Amino acid sequence: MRKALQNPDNCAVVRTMGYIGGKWKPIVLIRIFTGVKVRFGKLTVQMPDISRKILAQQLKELEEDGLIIRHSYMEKPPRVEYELSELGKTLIPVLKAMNDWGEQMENPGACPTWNPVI
Amino acid sequence: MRKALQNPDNCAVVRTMGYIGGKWKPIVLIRIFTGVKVRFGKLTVQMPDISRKILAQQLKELEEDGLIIRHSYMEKPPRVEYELSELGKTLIPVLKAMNDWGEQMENPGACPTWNPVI
DNA sequence: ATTAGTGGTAACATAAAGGAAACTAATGAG
DNA sequence: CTCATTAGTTTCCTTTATGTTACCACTAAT
Repeated sequence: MRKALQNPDNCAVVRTMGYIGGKWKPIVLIRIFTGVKVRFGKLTVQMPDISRKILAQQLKELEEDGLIIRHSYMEKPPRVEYELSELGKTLIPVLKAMNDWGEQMENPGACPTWNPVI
Repeated sequence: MRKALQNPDNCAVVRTMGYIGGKWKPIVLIRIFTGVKVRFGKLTVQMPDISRKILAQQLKELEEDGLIIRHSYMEKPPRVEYELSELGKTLIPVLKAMNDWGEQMENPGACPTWNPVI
C-alpha cells in the first residue's frame, strides 16, 4: 500500500500516510530521533513487541524513502547505526502532533515516547 | 488492528495510529471538517477512489471512536449528515501537520485537500 | 571445539485491509 | 406499474501487512 499512497496524484495527507503509515513506523522514527547512535539491537530491546523481521523491513523502507540514514561499519560482529535524515527531521512536527494527541487521549505517560530512553 | 493499536498500554503515537491509521480515514476526516452538511453520497463523489463499502465501514469506525457524529434523518430516501465531534476537532492540528508535510513533499496542489470543495 | 555477539535473511503462515458487484427498503414522480 | 433516489449491506475474493521460526557469516573469547 505504501507505494500506492505515495503516488503524487494523491492528496497530501494520503501521501504522508504512505511514508509514516503502518503499525510501527512512527514509533521507530521517534526512537531514532530521540536516541543517540541508535543500533538495530537497541531498537529490538526498546520495542520488544516488534519482530526483528518487521523492524528490519520497516527500517529498509524508511531508508528507501529517504527518511533515515543507515551507517554500516564493516566490523565483526557487525555494527549499524541509524539516524534521521534532513528530510526525516521535517517529520518531527507531524510525529510530535500525533504523540501529543495520543497522550491527551488516554493513559498519559504509558511508554514515555518522547523522552529519550537509554 | 485498529483496536489493538488503541490499547492504552501502547505509546501515544501508536494509539493515535489506531484512530487515524488506515488508507482513507485522514482524508475522510478532513472532508467532513472542511465541508458543510456532509452526506454519504457527497463523500463518494469527492473521493471516487474509495468504494462505498469501505467508506461506510470507515465512517462507522470513526463514529464508534467518537471522532464524528452521524445525524440520520428518518426520511425516504434516507438522508444522513456527518460532522466532526468535539474530540474529532482536536485532531485537526494532527491532520494539518500531516497535510502540510505531504504538500511540501511533492506535487503541491494535487487534490487541494484543505480547501473546501463543494 | 564451542559459544557469544550482531544484524540481519529465507521460508512459511496468518491476520487485516481493501475492493467489485449485486442487492435492499421505502417513497415520490411520471 | 415502473423507475429513480439514498445510504447503505452482503457475499465473495484479492492484496497488503504483520508475525514465527530457524538459519547465516565472521571473529574473539572460553
